[in-house]
Formats: sequence, structure tokens, C-alpha cells
Amino acid sequence: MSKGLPKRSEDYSLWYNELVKRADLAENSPVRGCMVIKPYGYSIWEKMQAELDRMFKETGHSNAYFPLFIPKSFLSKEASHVEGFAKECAVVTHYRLKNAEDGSGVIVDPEAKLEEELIIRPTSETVIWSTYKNWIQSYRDLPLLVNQWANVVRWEMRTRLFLRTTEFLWQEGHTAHATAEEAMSETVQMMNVYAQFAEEFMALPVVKGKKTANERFAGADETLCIEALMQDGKALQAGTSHFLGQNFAKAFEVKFATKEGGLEYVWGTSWGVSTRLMGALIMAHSDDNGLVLPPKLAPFQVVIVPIYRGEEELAMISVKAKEIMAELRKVGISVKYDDRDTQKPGWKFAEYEMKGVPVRIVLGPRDLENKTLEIARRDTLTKESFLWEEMPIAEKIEALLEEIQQQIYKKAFDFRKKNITEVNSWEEFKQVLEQKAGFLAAHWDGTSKTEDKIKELTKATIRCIPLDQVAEQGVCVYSGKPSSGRVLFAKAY
RNA sequence: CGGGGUGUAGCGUAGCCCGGUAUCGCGCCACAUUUGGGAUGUGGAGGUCGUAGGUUCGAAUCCUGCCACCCCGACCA
Repeated sequence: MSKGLPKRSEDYSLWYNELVKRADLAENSPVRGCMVIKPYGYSIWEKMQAELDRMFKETGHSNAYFPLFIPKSFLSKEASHVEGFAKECAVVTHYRLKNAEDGSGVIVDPEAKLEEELIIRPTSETVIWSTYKNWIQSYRDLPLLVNQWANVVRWEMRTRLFLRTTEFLWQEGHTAHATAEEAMSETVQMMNVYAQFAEEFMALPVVKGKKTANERFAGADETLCIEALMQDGKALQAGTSHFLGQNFAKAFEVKFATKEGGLEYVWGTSWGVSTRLMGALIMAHSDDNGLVLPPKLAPFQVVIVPIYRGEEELAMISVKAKEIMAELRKVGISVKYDDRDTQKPGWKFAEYEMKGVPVRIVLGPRDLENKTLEIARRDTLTKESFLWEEMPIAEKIEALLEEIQQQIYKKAFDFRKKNITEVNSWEEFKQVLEQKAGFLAAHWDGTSKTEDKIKELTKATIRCIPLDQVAEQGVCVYSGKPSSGRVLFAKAY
């Protein structure tokens, strides 16, 4: 591993790509657009999964698993849905290979062509709704609250590690309800769950909002989202929650007998977050020295590095180190003791900085003598000397981790605050977008036409209509037509 | 799919114009000295030069086809 990471200020994209590789999070695979998520990166994803899964279950959802393959005919049942996904579907056409006659390797056996092609799921609405048809007959079967952890494939033209990959991991919730109101409140609830997760665990402030018709999910009547701002001033959609109306119920004939004896289509929702959250996490907090992880998602929160010469000294230091570890673990703090003698301390320091371990404890002979520890925090890169007698070490570190978690959030929050700019004219819009980027709070006339035109001219899109939008009379920055509130524009990932 | 570019050791590269069996750095292995911010020395291992063909006594180098990847654009829930 060579030294130094590219600087964010010089080449943000290069910095991101290098960081992902150098922090051991992921690497490109032999298949274009796919990635290998390495153990360290995957363990962050597992932490995210664990928290989200807990939150889903606390709100009454259960996990299930649906198949990877979807019959081609299913995709065409919901018109706008197929239109949205058709261009990026991977298709399975055969089920067998055979040795080439000329010995050149294996070829697809032309005899083994499938009667009906199978689509590798780009999302599971269709296969799930076709199943729900059999599960739902009466109002007593509702609501149906199911989540699935899975992989999906979308054949994107241009990919980037975590942010947009051909195959990605995600969770997709699919619920069915008796009334529109109930489905809508589920949609809102899940958006709130995502926002809470982002802010509390990822230390990532998000804007909750509603998508415009242009940006809405294919097949949804309403799409709610959480939008985050990255350090380069671009927005990242971090999670979406869709109100599907009765669209999929109608497409797959899912009706239920009401209490009153009628027969009605059910109301649906779907919601998801993906490994893209990893990208958000990386870009939101990290610096030119590497990854910065919020303690609540770090694979290990504390690393202890011993300084020693010779076995004897190491043995003495290890006694104290293990004592500290035991105390930290007792209060639920995850610790790694790195006593490898294959790497030098300086190398380890740099390594754990690159990997974003929130707290580093250094323990050497000098400390044993003075009854001290060196405690360094990753987010500020500051060090302090800690006296053993000052207070119990677990208490000290517990408080420090909490402080780091809050500090990281605050830093991201302040950054976002500085980068939401109110603009009131087209000139100002273009100028701010060009020079400052970030979110632009501007009036918009509510038409897709204007939205398209602005996108064409500036590449900025409406990220969302914020839920906390204040009613305010104004005129559209582009068309000059009347508007009753500001929406957020940004260039997006 | 349009425009441009690149394929040489695990990674990054020199050599190509002007043909003679491959350079350097990192990493890797061994030993010694080191260990409080990416150690140093000595020795060593590792390459069908993307691929198929052609020209030639001889090809990483020249020619042709193919493949892969990267950048820009188009595309992107």
C-alpha cells in the first residue's frame, strides 16, 4: 500500500474511488459494473442491516424471500413499471452450457433455450404482487407487512463502486393495506424510519420530501424520499418510500373482501435502501486521510496498538491491554487489539486512520510507567494523554464515542446548512449552481416541462419538495409563473 | 451507440517512433538491525508483453482482425 490519498479538493471522484479501495471496502470484479465487497466493507453493511432490520421489526414487519428470477411476462403487467425498468434488465435465455466441438471452451447449448425468458429482478414488485394475490382474500389478511433482504440487478451504463453498481444489495419492503390512508401512513412511516436511521446511526442529516412526477418510481402514485448532501455539493438519494396506490393490485388482480361484504383492490407500498448508503456514509464524513466512520456503524470502535521491544515488554503491555479490552467489552464497546509484530506502529496508525476506526488507544512502556494511555480520535485527529486513575476507562471511551458520533453529525449538518442556498432568479440559479453547488431552494411552477428544461440546461434536478416546505408566494426561477413554495434543486449522483 | 484513449510481474510504469528476448518503483520472500507516526541494509522470487494471425533470420516494438477496460457524450428510481 503506497502512501497518501488523492486530495478531495483536487479530484473528488478519484479520492472517492481510491478511498473505497484503500480502506478495504470494495473492489471491482471481473464483471463490468459489479463489485466485490470486502470483509471490512461488508461488516459495515452488516451493521447497517442489523439496525434497519431491528427498526423494521419494531414497526411490525417480517422478513421473507422471493426468487431472483422473474418471468418476462410479469414485467409487462404494470405499464409504467416496465417502461421504467425495461432498458436495464438482464435476461436469462438458456439453462445449459456444453463443450464446443472445436475444443475452444464452453458454449451456450442452443438446445437449451427457455420457453419464456427469465428476468433477473431489478426490483421485486411484480413477483411479490403475483404471490400476494394468493395470500390476500379478506380484510383479515391485511395489512401484510413484508420485507426482503436481497440482491438486484440493473444494467446501468455507467457504474461507480457502491453508488451505482450493476448488482447491488438492498432491502425492499412490500406492504398491502385495506385503505389508501393506511398505505399512505405506512409510506410516511418508512420514510421516517430511514431518516431516523440516517441521522442517528450514519450521522447523516437528510431532507425528507416528496418526489416530483418526473422523479417518481415507475408504478408509484407518490414517492417519498430522503436526500443527503455530499461534500462535493452533489445530492444523493439515500432512500425512497413509495405509495403504489392500487396500481400493482390492479395489475395482478389482488382483491380482498371488505368487512362490509364488498370486493376491493388492496393498496400497496414499497420502500428500499441499498448498499448505496455505503457510498453516502463514505462521502459524507471522510477526509484526505481516509475514512471517517460514525462509532455506531464502525466494525470496531476502538483499536489498541501496543508499543514494545521484545517479547517480554509485549507480554507486560498485553496484560494491561487485555484488562482495558475486557472493561470496554463489558459496556458493549467493540475493540480490536492489534499486537501483530509484522507491522510497525506508525504503519498501523496510518492503516486505522485510512479505515476510519473512531478511537485509537496506544499503550507503551512509557505509559505503564506513568500509568497513562494515549487516546486519539479519528474525526479530529487529536490525541490526549489519559491517566488511569482519572476515571474508569470504559466510562471515558463511552463518552468519547458518543461525542464523536454527535460531532460528526454536527459537522455534516453545518455543512449542509451552509449549502442550502435560496435563489430567486435564473441568473442567480445558474451562478450558485456553478460556483457553490449544494441544494438550491427555488420557486418552481409545478410543471414537468420546466423541470425538464432546467435539467437540460443545467443538469440540476428537483431532488424533492421538502415536507417542511413553508407556504410562500413567489415566481418560478425559470418560467416566471406563480409558485407557492420552494423546492430543492441539485445536481445528483 | 458516437468521439477519444489504454492494455507490459499482485499494483503503478519505462521501452514502441528507429525490431535483437524487458526498465524502474511499490508490494512479496529470507536474514539482520529496528519498533511512541507509513523503518533500514543485504540477498532473493516473480513476466506466454490483452489475444489471434501476418511481415521478418528475429516482434513488447511494424501490419491486420478480435477482446477487454478507461475517459467524454448519450442513458440513469
